[in-house]
Amino acid sequence: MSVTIKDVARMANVSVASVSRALNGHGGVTAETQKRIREVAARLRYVPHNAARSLITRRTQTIGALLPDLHGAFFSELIRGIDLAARARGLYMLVSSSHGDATEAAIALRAMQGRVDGLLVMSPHADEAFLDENLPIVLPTVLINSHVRSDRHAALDVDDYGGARAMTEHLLGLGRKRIAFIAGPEVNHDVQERCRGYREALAAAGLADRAIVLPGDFTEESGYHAGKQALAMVPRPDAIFAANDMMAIGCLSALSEAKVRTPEDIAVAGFDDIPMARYVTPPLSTVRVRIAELGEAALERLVRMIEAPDDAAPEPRTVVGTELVVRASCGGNDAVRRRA
Amino acid sequence: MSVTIKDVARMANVSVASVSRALNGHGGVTAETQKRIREVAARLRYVPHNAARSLITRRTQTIGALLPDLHGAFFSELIRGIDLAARARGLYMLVSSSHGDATEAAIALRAMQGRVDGLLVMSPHADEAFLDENLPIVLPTVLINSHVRSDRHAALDVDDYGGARAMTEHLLGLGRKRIAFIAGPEVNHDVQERCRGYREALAAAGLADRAIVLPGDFTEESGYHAGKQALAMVPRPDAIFAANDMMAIGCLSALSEAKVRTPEDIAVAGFDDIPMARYVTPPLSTVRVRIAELGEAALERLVRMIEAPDDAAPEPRTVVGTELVVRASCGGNDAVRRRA
DNA sequence: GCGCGGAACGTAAACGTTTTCACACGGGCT
DNA sequence: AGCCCGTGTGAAAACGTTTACGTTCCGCGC
Repeated sequence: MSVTIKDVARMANVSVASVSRALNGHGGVTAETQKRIREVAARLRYVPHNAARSLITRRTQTIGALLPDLHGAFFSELIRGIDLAARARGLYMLVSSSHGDATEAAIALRAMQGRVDGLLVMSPHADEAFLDENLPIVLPTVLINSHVRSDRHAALDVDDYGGARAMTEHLLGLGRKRIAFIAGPEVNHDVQERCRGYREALAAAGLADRAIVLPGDFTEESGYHAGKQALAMVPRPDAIFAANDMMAIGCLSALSEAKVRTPEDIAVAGFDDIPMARYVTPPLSTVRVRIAELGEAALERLVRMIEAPDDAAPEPRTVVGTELVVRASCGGNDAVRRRA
Repeated sequence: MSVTIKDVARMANVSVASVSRALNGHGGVTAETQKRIREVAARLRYVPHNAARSLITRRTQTIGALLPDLHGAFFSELIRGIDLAARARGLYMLVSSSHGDATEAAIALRAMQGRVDGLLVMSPHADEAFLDENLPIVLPTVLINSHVRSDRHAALDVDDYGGARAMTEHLLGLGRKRIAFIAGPEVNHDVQERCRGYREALAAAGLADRAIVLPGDFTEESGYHAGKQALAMVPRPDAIFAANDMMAIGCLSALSEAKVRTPEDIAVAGFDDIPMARYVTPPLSTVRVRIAELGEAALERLVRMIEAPDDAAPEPRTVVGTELVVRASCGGNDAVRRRA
């Protein structure tokens, strides 16, 4: 059995209350006894039992992160951003991921109960009904990249629309007229926004009827297939904008296989700026999502909610910006353009 | 305030004991009352308070992961492997990373106290003294890729030595005679083992005095510089084996910049098999570390320790295998060879 | 000299569970 | 009929903290 506050109290000839006060620096203890208690505690290697502590303080110094998956660069970065910000505030992070269905997500949510001070939720299953059903009203929660449009919950999104629109406009600015878009999983909220950005940029250029949307599912293979499809079209597109980098990379393979030159014949662009994007040939133009920043922002928002529980005026839904990263694959001059 | 077990008991006209029994399925409750209690609990959206529960059960259903950093593909994969295995057992994961020094690591360790059933530790600060000082003896712990050679703690390592040796032997088998090795940070345990594998493979081929070790620090730039250095040597190496993929990629840039052909003039190989390795030109031969598997194995080992606390015979230190991934950059035929 | 206030410390309640123990009850056995 | 045992239930202790509330003691002002 582990050493408890009582052991320390006994060894130091004081009551448990004094030990608690001394160790937490709450005052009401002589400097002398405080010192003695501290020494005894150190000697006994006393470490307070956090479960007991948070049972009574109702604080856990921990935030929960509910994620759909842990695969890939995106989540890795997101977690990193969250952890960075959490660490700066002395908070810990309880992560739960890979829940295939809503039931699993619900179980995970319950398991967080009484273990976290707040929740960061990024889950495809987190629709409004699900949240109402499984979320205790009292637990501060921030939704990340959710399609839920409720203002009962705080939410934080990536500016998918703006990024996609900027990239499309950039391609148009380079003189490309027939720009195809490779979409991702239909249910995906990000994809929808990216597609909207693409369409509206075309519309603004008076090319609304020129939109070409090819199916995809975020994998390299689907990008490859979409590339083949694009090559078979007449007239052939002169640019391909993929909803994520992996598909863009697959598309590049299809083009190089067909001896079609990039960017001379067909420009290619992606979305995300995964580390690999810089190393493929030609280096991939893309829209950089500042994912770590997203995680940090989400955590900071959550902390604000935790500290001011009854903030009457919830902050508006916020978006974190993107950057246009221009490399060789689209034929522009290399550049990074930060967007709000 | 949140709804507690007492509220459920009151509403269902039973004692809290019965509620506990009914909800945990411990028996000793009529099917009928059990049903009634369950209904009331559901209606009230009762969720047990985990801190209270684990205070008395002394189980948290959570394992802690102490990591040095969250950056890069390695940790992303590791976390993913851990999470996968944890999830399969209904365990949660409390992660703590980015502690710059031993003090921070110690604080993190204390914070885990009473919140986790076991610990996965992968930290440069985790030397033996540190562990003795900060680890309560009772807490099951598995060390990952640690240089600590104590058998007081369970440990799990990547077979850096075997992987490096296999790659070196492969290069030798392809007829390369002057193989240079780009090292990583000196303090790094993995690097030392990889270097040892390289040296011993050479020694076994009677080429012990042909070892060429260039400095590096795991970054792309350091690989680039090492590449330059190698090019300046006379006689020039006919193969370069980098201690990780990023350096190998930097090295590739240096070679292509100097119009040196890979693999014809100089073969190149890396270590890790990061996703990018497949996409650089030429595709990089490398040693694949099954990181997710490492995470899973570590967790499974930890679970075994938790379930059998006083296992007199601690299992021997285990290693997880590597795979030789042969791609174009070393001039062999594409292949993946799994090694124990 | 007496009361009063504050500082230092102790006692005990509280947090929300699980679990041990005791109790009541009914039915099958001798 | 009496006994015993199993089964369902409740009361209460326990887990390790924090903190509200007492108590003691000392110094100070009147």
